[in-house]
Amino acid sequence: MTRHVENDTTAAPPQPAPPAGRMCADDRRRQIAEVAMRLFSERGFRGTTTKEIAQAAGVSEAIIFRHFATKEELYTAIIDYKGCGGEAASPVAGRPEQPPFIDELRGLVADAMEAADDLAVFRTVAQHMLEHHEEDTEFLRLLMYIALEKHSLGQVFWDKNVRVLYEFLGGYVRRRQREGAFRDVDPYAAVRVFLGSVIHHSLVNLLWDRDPARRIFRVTNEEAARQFADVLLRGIAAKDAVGAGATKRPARNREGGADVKNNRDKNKKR
Amino acid sequence: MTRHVENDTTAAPPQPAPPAGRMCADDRRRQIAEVAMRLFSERGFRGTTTKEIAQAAGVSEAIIFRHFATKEELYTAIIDYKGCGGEAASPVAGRPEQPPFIDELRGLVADAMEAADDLAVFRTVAQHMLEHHEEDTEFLRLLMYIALEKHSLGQVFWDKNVRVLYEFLGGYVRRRQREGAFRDVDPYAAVRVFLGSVIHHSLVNLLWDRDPARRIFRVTNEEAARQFADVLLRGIAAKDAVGAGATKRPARNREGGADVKNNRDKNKKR
DNA sequence: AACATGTAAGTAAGTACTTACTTTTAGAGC
DNA sequence: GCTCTAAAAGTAAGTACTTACTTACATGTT
Repeated sequence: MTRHVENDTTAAPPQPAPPAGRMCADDRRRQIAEVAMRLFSERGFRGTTTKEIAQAAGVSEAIIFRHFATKEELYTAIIDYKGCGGEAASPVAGRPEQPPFIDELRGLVADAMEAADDLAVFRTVAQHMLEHHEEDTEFLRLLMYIALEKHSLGQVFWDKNVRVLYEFLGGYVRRRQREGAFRDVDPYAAVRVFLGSVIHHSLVNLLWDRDPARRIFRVTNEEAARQFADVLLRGIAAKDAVGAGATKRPARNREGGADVKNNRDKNKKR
Repeated sequence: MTRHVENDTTAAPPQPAPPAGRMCADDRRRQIAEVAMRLFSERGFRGTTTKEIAQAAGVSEAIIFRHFATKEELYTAIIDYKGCGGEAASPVAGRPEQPPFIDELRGLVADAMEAADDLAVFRTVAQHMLEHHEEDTEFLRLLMYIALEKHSLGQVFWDKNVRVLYEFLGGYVRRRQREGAFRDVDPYAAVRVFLGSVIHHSLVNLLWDRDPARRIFRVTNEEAARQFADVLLRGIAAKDAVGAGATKRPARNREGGADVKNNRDKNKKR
């Protein structure tokens, strides 16, 4: 297997074709998928031509069709790889699919949940999501195209990721209601308010209020996460539990806080 | 009129062409714009062909280009007409542009704002927005395409509609903070939580959780509006003002309530 | 007759995808 | 080391079809 130094292919749309040498099939397949992902996320499925993809990848059009039978298959492989995995249709060969985002989250907030540190739970989730969106803006854009174009894997993504996140957080809210910490609101209403804030925030910053200098609500991810969690928790807190923090262990919120920190560091690495 | 059997190409979506007779230019222009809007919102700018538009409008392709110089001009005219108005470029001839959504809202909540009936203010805004989104799903979809495709009028829409809505609600929050009714949070954080809930709710129902039977958070617009407003208001209420309703006039919420009612009736008509 | 509304049949430049062919490279046998 | 070779990686130049947009001409109403 000839492992090849990947030439830096991240620039303006049509790109002057880098001096790509020969690659082994797996590398080339992955490179095409990455380049295509960038273009698809920028201009949508229909707006991206196979010729453009070939140019951007520095190869001829024919080799795209050597690696992917159709443009649609290339598209689907990318989506599939990025967490809509339908198990079948191995995406970027060999690669065992990304670690599911939801599992990362579960791990991050497990301690805080056990400790019933509500603020840490929601802050951590919010911040982790915001950072994930910022790290992978391409995929966020792609997701919107997928939804608009009604690609069949859109439904899979929803069910495998967002729906389970709703159930995960909704379950926590329900538990805390049983424990008397939260008042009696529809748990999914609470989750919608929370995820609505977070996702809307990312989407606005990505799609509408793009210029950071002109932004109407200009905050760091950390600050935004704190505010969203704070408003939500006060909004659903039981009357007797006034503070926004945990009712049971107001001082010991180190676990949740540490998780947020870890997450921050992890952010730097990419 | 020689009706011709069009060779079967595109199949289902483009519609079997209605028996449109002769029209005066203005009517035709408007009809084309409406049909095109439907198709653009469904498949995006690049995904919609002028041939499809012509078929769906029941005319030949050439007359589209008699009324609109280019496909892009047709697209822009539609967007412009739907509230991104840049004054110039008369959209659908003669027609004086839709009444700005934000002004409708201002009128609807004016009384409730004066009465400082917070719940009525936010409930009315939420419900009116949710209903507007439901009535005009085509435009919501189109907006997402506009944002993704980075159409220049997207910025105009943001500034003329969403931005002013943020400022409008943010201003109200600030005022209520001064009055001691709301605690000291960033007003735009509060608005983001609120509009995030509302817009995310519409977007989810439109794009992701489309099947009403499977929906994860299944409520009427009225109920959703109530819940979002409720969580937000408790979330930002000052400590001493415990209840979610107005601090000053807890009983007299008739004004805001009446507005919500009127709005509801309007919903039924579609 | 005049003029606006309409059309059938183009055109040139794409579009996804193929074909027929050349180059590179791993690795066996010497 | 060296050649030889089979398979894989690559390409140039197509194919059949679609695209936005045009042209030359027809029809209906005043």
